[in-house]
Amino acid sequence: MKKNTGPKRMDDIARLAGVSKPTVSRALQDSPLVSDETKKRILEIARRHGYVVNRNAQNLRRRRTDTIAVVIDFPHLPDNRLTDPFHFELLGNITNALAVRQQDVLLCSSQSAHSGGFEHLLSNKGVDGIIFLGQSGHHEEFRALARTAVPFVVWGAHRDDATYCVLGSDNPLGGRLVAERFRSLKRKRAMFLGPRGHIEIEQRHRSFAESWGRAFEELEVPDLSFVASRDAMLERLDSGKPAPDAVFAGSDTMAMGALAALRERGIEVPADCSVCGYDDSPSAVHHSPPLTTIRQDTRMAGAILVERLMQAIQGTPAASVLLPTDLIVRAT
Amino acid sequence: MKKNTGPKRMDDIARLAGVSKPTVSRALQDSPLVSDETKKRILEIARRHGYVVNRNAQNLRRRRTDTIAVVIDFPHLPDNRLTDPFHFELLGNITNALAVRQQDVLLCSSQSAHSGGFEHLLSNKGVDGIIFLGQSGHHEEFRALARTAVPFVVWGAHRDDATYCVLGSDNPLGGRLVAERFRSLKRKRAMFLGPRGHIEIEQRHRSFAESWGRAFEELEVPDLSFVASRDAMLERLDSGKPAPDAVFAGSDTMAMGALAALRERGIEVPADCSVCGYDDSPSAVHHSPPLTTIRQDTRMAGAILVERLMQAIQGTPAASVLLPTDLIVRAT
DNA sequence: GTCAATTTTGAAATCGATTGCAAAGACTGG
DNA sequence: CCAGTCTTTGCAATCGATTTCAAAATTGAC
Repeated sequence: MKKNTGPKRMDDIARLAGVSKPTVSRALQDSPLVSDETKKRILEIARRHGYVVNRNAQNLRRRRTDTIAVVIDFPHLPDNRLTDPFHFELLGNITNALAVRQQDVLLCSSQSAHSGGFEHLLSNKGVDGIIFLGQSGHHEEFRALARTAVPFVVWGAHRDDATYCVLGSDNPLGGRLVAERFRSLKRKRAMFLGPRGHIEIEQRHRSFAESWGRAFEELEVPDLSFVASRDAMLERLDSGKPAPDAVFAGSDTMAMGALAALRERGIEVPADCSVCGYDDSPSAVHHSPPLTTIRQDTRMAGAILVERLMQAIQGTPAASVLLPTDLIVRAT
Repeated sequence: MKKNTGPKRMDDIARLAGVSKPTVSRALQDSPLVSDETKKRILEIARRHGYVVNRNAQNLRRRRTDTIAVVIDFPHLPDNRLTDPFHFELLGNITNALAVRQQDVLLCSSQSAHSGGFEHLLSNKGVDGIIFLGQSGHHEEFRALARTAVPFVVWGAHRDDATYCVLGSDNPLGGRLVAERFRSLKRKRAMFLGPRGHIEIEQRHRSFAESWGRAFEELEVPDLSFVASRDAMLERLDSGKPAPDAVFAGSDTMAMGALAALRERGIEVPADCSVCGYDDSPSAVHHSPPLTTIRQDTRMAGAILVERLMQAIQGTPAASVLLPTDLIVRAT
C-alpha cells in the first residue's frame, strides 16, 4: 500500500470523482469536451481538496510556462546592482503589465542569465521569453540572438542596425530639448555629465552637442550613482575653472548628485546655474528643489515591451518603437 | 524519419557521445559514477552543441526547482504597487543573496499569489519556498501556513504570537530612539505621521508614545506615499493650530513628503521643527537636506531572510530574528 | 427499431529529464 | 584461472500533467 503524503495529484482527484485523469484535466481547463455536470462535480471536488495542478508537470507537457525572464544588466551601476529608481520603476511597470496577462516574472541577474549564453536561457530557466533591461555591451549578442527562435525584447537605445525589437525613449529628442532650453535661458557655459560607454546616455550627449552647436564641457563619471556624480562635480568646482551655468546630467540620480555639489559650493540653482536631469524618476518630483528633467514614460514602456514580447512569442516579429519624451520644467 | 527541430535533448547528446541517456545526465551533474574520460568527452560534446538541460523536465523529476517566490504585498502603497525605494532596496538585496545560492527569483504580486491560497503556491507556481515582503493583513494566514509543510519566511513586524519565521527591524527600539532624540532637542509639540493598520508602523508609533510619555499629535495619512503625506501635512499646517516642532514619520518617503509641506509653509527645518524618518532608504542621504532617520539594514535583512528560508527548505524550522536599528542623525 | 451523427469518456503515448537496480567490465588476490 | 570486489554503464520506472485517438454513450432521424 502506498501512503499518499504530499499534495494530491490529478489521479487522486480523478479517483474521488469517479472519472479518469484526462477528464479531470479537461474539466480544470474548462474544456467544452466535458459535460457541464461532470465539470461542476470535478471542480467542486478539486476545490474541496485544495488541489492545484503541478506547474512543473504542466510546463513540461505543454512546452510553455507562462513565465518571462527579466534580465537586468547595468554595468554602469555601482556594484553592477539594480539601484536606480528609474529602473525599479520600469521593472514595476513591466511586472504589472505581465501580471495582467497572467504571466509570471523570473528575475535574473545578467550574470546568472549569461552563463551559457542568452540563446539557452529559455530551456535553462524554463521561460517563454525574455525582456532585457539595459542593452549596454550586448548589441552584437542581441543581433545574433535575433537570428534564433528565442522571443525577446530589449529596453535600450534605438539604433539603425538593431535587427531585434528594441524599445527606448527618443534620446536624440531629449538631448535637443535640453539644448533648446539652455539656449532660451541664455546660458553660456554648458556642461554634460555622464559616464562613457552607456549607449543611451551617449545618444543624449551627442544630440545635445549637435543641437547646442558650440563648445561645452564634458564631465565624465565612473558610474550612474549619486555619489560618483557629486564627487566628480565637487572636484570640478574646486579646480579653479569658472563654474558651469548649465548642467545636463544623463539621469536624474546624477543630476541630484550634481545639485548636491553645487549647493555645497554655494552655487545657486537655478539663479547661477540651471540643472536638467533625465528620466523623470519618482524622486525627481520629490526632490527639493524639484528637478527639471526629461520624462520617460515607464508605464507605457512596460506595457509596450510586454505587448511586443507577447507578439514575438506568438510568432509575429515585433518592430522597434521609439517612445516620445517631454521636457518637464520644474525648479532647476 | 523524425526531423530534429528545436533544441537538442539529452538523448541526442547521448547518441552523439555513444553512451546512454543516464550517463549523460550523470556526467552533467559531475557524478563520480562516470569515469573522468567519458565525462570529459560528454561535456565537450554538450558544449559544442550548446546543450543545456531542460529546466522544466529537471524540475519535475527532481521535485525541486531552485526557485523562490518573492511575494510583494503592500496594501498601504498607492495602487497597491511596489513603489517605495526601501522595498526596492530590500528586493534587490534578497535577489542578490539568492543569486549567490544559485536560486532564481519568481516575482509575484500578492494578488496572483493569493488566488488559491498561499499553501498551494509551491505547486501552483513551481517554487521551493516563499519570501513574503509585507505581512500586513496576513498574520493569521501565516500562522495557518506555518502548520503546513510550506517553507516560508516573512519580512514584517515581530510579534509574540508569530509561529512562523518573521524578520524585521526592532521597531520598538526605533520608536524609542526617536523619542529620546526629540526629548534631548527639547521639543514640545511632537507629531507622529503615518497610516493606520500598518503593523510595523504601529509598533514604531506605540513605542514612541510610551517612551515620549506625554501628549503628542497623530496625523493619519491614507497610504505610504510622498504625496499623501505632503497633502495631509499641508492641510494640517493650514488649520490654524500651532505647527509641530518635531515630526516622526513612519517612513522616509513620508518624512520627505512632510518636509516638502513644512518648507512650502516657510517652516525652517531643523531650526523650527525636527523631522525624523524611518528606513534610511537610499534617497534619505541624497535628499536635501539629508534626512535624519532610523536605519534598517536591508543588506543584512536580505541575507538573513534567504539563509533562514534555505534552512526551512532543508527541514530545519527557523527562528524569528529582530534586526538592530540605529538612529542616523543628519540635517533634519 | 436501426443506423448515422454527435457528445463524452478513457487508454495510452508523450513531454525530457533523474534514479534504483541489475549487469557488464576491470582488477585483485590466492 | 576463477571467485570476489569495485568501477562503469544502461534498462526501465518515474515525476505529474496534456493530448491524440478510438471507443462508448447518447441523441436524432426516418
